[in-house]
Order: sequence, then structure tokens, then C-alpha cells
Amino acid sequence: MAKHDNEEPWVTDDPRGAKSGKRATINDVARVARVSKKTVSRVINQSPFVKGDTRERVEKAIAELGFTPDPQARGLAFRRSFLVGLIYDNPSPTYVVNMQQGVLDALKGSGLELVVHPCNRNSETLIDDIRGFIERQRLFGVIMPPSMSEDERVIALLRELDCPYVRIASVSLDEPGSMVVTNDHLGAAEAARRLADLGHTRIGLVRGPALFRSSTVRGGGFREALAERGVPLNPDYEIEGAYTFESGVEAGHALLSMPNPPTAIFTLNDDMAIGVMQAARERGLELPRDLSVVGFDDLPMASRVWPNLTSVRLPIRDMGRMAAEKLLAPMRGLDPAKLDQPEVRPSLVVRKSDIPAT
Amino acid sequence: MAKHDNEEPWVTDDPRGAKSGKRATINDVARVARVSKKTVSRVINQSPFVKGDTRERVEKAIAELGFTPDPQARGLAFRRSFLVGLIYDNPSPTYVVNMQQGVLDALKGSGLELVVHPCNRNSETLIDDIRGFIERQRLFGVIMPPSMSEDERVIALLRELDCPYVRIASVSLDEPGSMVVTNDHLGAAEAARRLADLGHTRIGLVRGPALFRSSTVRGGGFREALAERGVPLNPDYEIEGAYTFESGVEAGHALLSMPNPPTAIFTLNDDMAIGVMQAARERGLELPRDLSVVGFDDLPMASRVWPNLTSVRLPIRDMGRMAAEKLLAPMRGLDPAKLDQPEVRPSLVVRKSDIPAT
DNA sequence: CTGAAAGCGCTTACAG
DNA sequence: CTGAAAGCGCTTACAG
Repeated sequence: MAKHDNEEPWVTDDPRGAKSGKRATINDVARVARVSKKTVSRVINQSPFVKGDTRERVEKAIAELGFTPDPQARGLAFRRSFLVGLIYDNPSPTYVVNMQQGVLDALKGSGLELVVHPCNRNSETLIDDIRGFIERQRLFGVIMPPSMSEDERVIALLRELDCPYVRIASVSLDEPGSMVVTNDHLGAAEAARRLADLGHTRIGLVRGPALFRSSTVRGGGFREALAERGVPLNPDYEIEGAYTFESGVEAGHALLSMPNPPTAIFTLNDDMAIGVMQAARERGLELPRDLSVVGFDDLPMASRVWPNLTSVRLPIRDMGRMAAEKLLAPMRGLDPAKLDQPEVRPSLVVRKSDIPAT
Repeated sequence: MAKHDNEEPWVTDDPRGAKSGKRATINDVARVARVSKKTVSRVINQSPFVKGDTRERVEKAIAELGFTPDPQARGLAFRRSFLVGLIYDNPSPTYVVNMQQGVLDALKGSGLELVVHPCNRNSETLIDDIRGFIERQRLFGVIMPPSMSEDERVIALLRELDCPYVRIASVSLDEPGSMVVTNDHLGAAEAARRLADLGHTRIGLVRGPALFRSSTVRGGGFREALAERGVPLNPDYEIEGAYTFESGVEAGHALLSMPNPPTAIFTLNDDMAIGVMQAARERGLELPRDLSVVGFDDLPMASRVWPNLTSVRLPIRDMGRMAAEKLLAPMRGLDPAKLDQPEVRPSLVVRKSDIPAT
């Protein structure tokens, strides 16, 4: 006789809970598999010291009962939770969301969850705040994108608390096992080659704040690649911005009001590129006819502004995934330093904002 | 004699840990305060059944030892974790990040943490996935912005699992205690009044997908307010888009290729507004001279495109905060339905994309 | 290779 | 108003 649908789902005879309605525990599994809970624990934790058929019996019971170990109980016993913290101060929503997504890609199926922790690097309570967060939650590990990844006070704290971490940055700041290095240098170099190939010789550069590593690295890559093409960068055409739209507007006016203004401008992020475009427009220039602009980041906005902005794209989501994989490596018996991960390769997305010099 | 800085921080005599280096536990507090751990527990959980001076002794000991209860241990005993889940499928990074920030604003100091859980509403495994997430983590509660908040399958699941939740939506879908209603209706009405005041009579409307509540609500608010001003909306000028840039481009071409095209277009989100602008430009129109455009969302992009886009802004961060406060209310002995929360008021941010009809 | 005991740091259920 | 015992669901440390 076929079993009809349960009308009272809370009175169930399905094998998931010995006592209906409650989740199966390690004790239920032990009873069904006729072993001690310690042996079940060994199977959960993939101990090699379990005989083949014992393991099979336990695995069968686990499947039958739909058992999943309780992370809180496990965490309490392990003195370490199953939570990964993402600590960041990056103001770009697109960056943050892509990074979160990448970390989640890697965490999927691992039983770990992602706890987000945005913060302000200039806050006086930053360190105490992070200390409280990590100590209280006994985090499994922490991932930090720039510019948090560049804060050595936080790194010292993490080491003191013995909390595993992976840093994402444009230069190698740590041992390979706890670093994902993003090739910003190469990305800026591609932008330089593009502008040189288009025949530009008077080229402006709008950098970011000097204390951001990315600014130094991107600026360096741009300058070097330009020099290789025999197009030296005129220092007068270099301006330090703040990585904001407004600072881009300002830098744009400064560059375009020069007696012999640049015919192309590379900005070290998209917000400033769009600021430069705004300045050009305010000065009555037509784009891209009177000025080529290239940005960095490839924000969604880049393909929406008019003319569509040529920009350097970094695989943010992949970077997040790679960082999380390094964090998980020890759990999987792997060496994070030797993980077979592809290099982070930036790519230049060519659109409509850059044209040949006239 | 002044104590010099510790050279060996792991051998410390600071009072934080009875045994140096280890965090203080409830037992340490009980010993110092000369009470049972149960009494300490009562103080932590704000039980009213503790005598005044006993409470003070315990609180002093807690402060002295820098004690914070371990959320994992507490969670295990409570059968409920101290994690709030944010479950969403919203594709806008700005929306997501602002919402997260608002939730975190409210969570600050509560000891709760935010676990993010983006998902795909069309996935076949959606329900099983969410079930696993909630059961495994024994979430304290869940917050769902649109369109997740509109999925009744998930709501049924949440009820079955007895997991508290708060929904954010443009209409009231639930009891007041578990709803934050965003006044999209009013926002769209303001846009309508603005265009009517500018003298436009041939007005286009680009809606979102019909199954999004926000599209129905915003569309309704726009239509009604327009009618009140005596400017009925020509049904031929209404088009359903997909809330994407591309669908905005398409809708823009459709509307602008009509024999007697609209002089103003309202789109129910910014991505489509910018798409309409792109279409206008592709057709050789000059903006805003030949076409006024108003959007909804006020993305960062809105103030970057040229001409700067007039748009309806919703206080996303406040909405996230309010939702989290409702979730926390019971913990604070409050009734979430009677929380003294300000109404969610949209505002029209007027910029440069809308001008008087000629 | 397997298990019985004790413990992780809290709370519930029960007494008094 | 307060506390001793048992328990939440796991793991560690120790035996065998």
C-alpha cells in the first residue's frame, strides 16, 4: 500500500530523527551503525584509522539519517568555529559583492559560512573591534582584500591570536600560503601599450593616494611599459587623486587646462576616469574625439557611461575564490603555498573611450 | 615601580584570564564573584530574579575579567545560534552592500554576526539549499529583501523550521512584526508629479518584470499621481522591461521610434533609465533637450552619467537597519510590531536629466 | 583499529 | 532569590 502524503508533518516516521522532528545527532548515528560516537567522529573528520567496512557502516547510517554534524557543537569542542570572516574597507560595492561571491564559491559544500565585517581603517577602535570579533567568534580564518590587507597592525593581531588568514594585494606582502597577488602591474602595462599603440605621446596619469599599494604598483607598471614603447611620461602630466569621482573631476581640469594638454589620460580607477570625462565635458570637449580616457576596475558603470569606457578588469571573484581555497587547504590536507591556482591575470576591456591620436 | 611592557605577551599576569592566555569563562566569573555559574548566567541573560548587590558583584567580576560569553557554547545550550542570515537574490551590488551595512548598524554591540547568503530564485535546489543553511546553523533569524521576500515557498519553510524572519517589500505581505514596507508607491508618485509639473503630457513608462511586486507598485503609484494631475498615461507608452540596461535600450528605441514619441520617460529602475539614455543617443537625440529621463534607485551611477540622472532614492541602509531591529526586538523584550520606527520615505533626487517640456 | 570517560562553556529543569 | 545536577552535540586525551 502506497504511503500517502503526510498530513501532519510533525508526526513522522521517516528515519531522519530517532525521535521524530528532531535532527539526528552523532549518538543516533552511532546507535544505528553499532559503533561508538568516537568512531563516528573519526569518520566525520576523515581519520585514516577506521577499518574499511566500519567506515562504510557509519557512512550508510549517516546517509540514512540525513545526519550533518552541528557546527556549534563541533566548534565548541574544537575551540574554533566554522566561520570565515571577510574584513574589508573597500568602498566599491561591486568589488565587495564580487569578492564575497568568490569566497562563497569556494566555501560551498565545506560547511563553512561567510561572516562579513566591513570597517574603517581610520577608526580609533579598529584594532579592538577586530580583536573582539575574532576572539569572540573564534574564527576559522580571515580573508582581507586591499587596503585592509596592507595594515600590518591587523596582521600582527591575527598572528597573536593565532588566526589563519589570507591577504589579497597587488604585491607579495607575506608568505605564498597566505597571499593572493593580483597582477595590477601587468594590467596597467596593457593600458600603456594600448595608448602608445594608438599613437598618443602626450599622456596624462591620474594616480591614487600614495599610501595605497595599488596606486604605486599600477603607476609603476604604466610608466615602465610606456618607457619600453619609447613614450616617456612627462612628470608634469602626473597627478595624485583620491580614487574618487570628485578628485577625478579636479585632476581632469588640472590636466586639461595646461598649455599643451594631454590627448589621452589613464586613471588608476574608473571613478576617477568618469570624473575626468565629466571635467572634459564641462570644458566643452567632445569625447572621445578630443580626449581618450582609460580607467581601471571595469565597474558596471564603465559600460554604461557615454562613450563606453575602456578599462582594465581584474578577476575579483576569482581572487576571492582563490583566497578562500588557500584558507581551506589545510582542512583538506593540502599545502596552501603549493595550491595549483592559476595566475591572476588582468585584462584590458577595450570599448569606445580611446581612439587614435590625431 | 612601573610595570614595563611585556616582552613575552603569552606569560601575562593581567586579570583577563585566571590561567594566563586563556579567555575568562563563566566559571572564572562565578569564582571571582563568589556565586554559582547559574547566577552569572542569569546576569548575562538579564534575568530579573537576581538581587541588586549580587548583580553588582557579578557585573564587577565580568568587567574585571573582561568576560564575554562564548556564542558557540551559548548557542549550543540555547539550540539557537547568534547568527543572522541575509538571504537575497538582488543583482544590484549597491543595494546589497547598503542593505548589509544597515543590518550591521543594528547588530553592532548585540553580539550577533551577519552571515550572507546570496542565492538564485530560479535554482531547483533553492529550497533544499536554504533548508540546509538554516537547519545546520540554527540561525537566530533571517532577513529577506525583495525579491526573495516575495517567495512564499521560502516563507513556508521558515515557518516550518520555526526560524524568525523579517521581510522587506514594497507592499505588506505579512504581519507588521515581520515586515518593513518600503514606500515605492510614493516614490513613483513624486516622479510623476515632477514630470507633470515640468509640463510633459506625452510621458513614457518602462516597467519591470510583472512578477516583481516593486514593478506593480511603482507603476501604480506613477499612473495614479499622473491621473491626479490630469495627465493620463497613454497605454501605448507603457512597456515592460527586465530591470536591465539592455532592456532599457530596447524599450527606449521602441518608445522613441513611435510616430509621436514621448517627451519624457520614467523607468522603474536606474539601469533601464541609463539604457533609455543610450538608445536616445544612438538615435541622435541630444539629452536632456530632446528627452527628459527619470529613474528609480539612485545608484552611484546616476550622479555620474551625463546628464546626471534625476532618480528616486530609497533609504536602503535604513531599511536594512529597521529590519534587523525588528529581528532583535524580542531579545530586548520589545514587541517588533510596535517598534517606534520612522516610515520609509523615498525622495526624488533632482539632477539634470529632466527639463521643462517645450 | 576502537571505545569509555571527561570536557568544551554555556543553559534548562528542578529543588529549595 | 540562588544553586547542584544534567545536558546541548561534539572532540580530546587516554586506554587497550
